Amino acid sequence: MRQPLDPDLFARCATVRTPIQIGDKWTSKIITCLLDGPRRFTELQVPLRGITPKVLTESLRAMERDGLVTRTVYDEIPPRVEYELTALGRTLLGPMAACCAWTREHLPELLDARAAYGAR
Amino acid sequence: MRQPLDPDLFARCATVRTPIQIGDKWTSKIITCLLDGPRRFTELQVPLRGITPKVLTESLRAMERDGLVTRTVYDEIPPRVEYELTALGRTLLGPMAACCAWTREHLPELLDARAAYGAR
DNA sequence: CGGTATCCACGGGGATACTG
DNA sequence: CAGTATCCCCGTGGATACCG
Repeated sequence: MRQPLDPDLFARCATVRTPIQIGDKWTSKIITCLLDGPRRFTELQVPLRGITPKVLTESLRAMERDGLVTRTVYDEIPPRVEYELTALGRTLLGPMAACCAWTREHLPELLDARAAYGAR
Repeated sequence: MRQPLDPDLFARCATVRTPIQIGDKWTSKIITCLLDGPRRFTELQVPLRGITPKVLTESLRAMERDGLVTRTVYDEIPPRVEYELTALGRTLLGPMAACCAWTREHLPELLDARAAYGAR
């Protein structure tokens, strides 16, 4: 819950476009980051290697708008903002798991098909 | 198997961007069209209301490249080409069903969240 | 710390017209 | 019939810089 996010959390994720996509480019990774409890903006930036603040803000705002996360501002100095998964956000975990299972099981076939297609 | 595709096959599909996406904009619909057997190019265009030939070609080529469909050319006049789901293509039916189930179950909450967000 | 403000490159997707 | 060929628009996402 309170341990920092692994900077290499997504190091072993497939770089190729998987056929199943949850939300925008970053949505599923953000959800993964929030699994163990609320996280701060800069905390999220760590495993999301190189994401720019603008893009992270856009993704988080879209998720907030759709009711997937809540955004809580604590009136302190320095400022503190925490993002947390909602119940609705958690309902995406099932589809996400199904997506990962599909990828584990069938990505090799897809890559084989691509290689075969490219070899003509 | 051999009956024509319903022109209104997707009439009742949600127009809003659902959070879960299979392939590109048309992939899941094309897969649905191919469920009962091979279909021809112009046959696919009917339920895919208004899709331009260029875009349909792009989607089908991408699916062929990824091993989701086969493209069979019959050397006749007039030309005949048939697209058919592969075994790999059929493996996406599970995730697609999960996606539809999620939408049926949770889309109202998402729309409520959007409405509430918009009302501030 | 948690963002905005600009600017920009790229790719998906659509409109229209033409062809083997 | 089953596409190509062009042209174009727009949204996503990245780079960079600045701010309360």
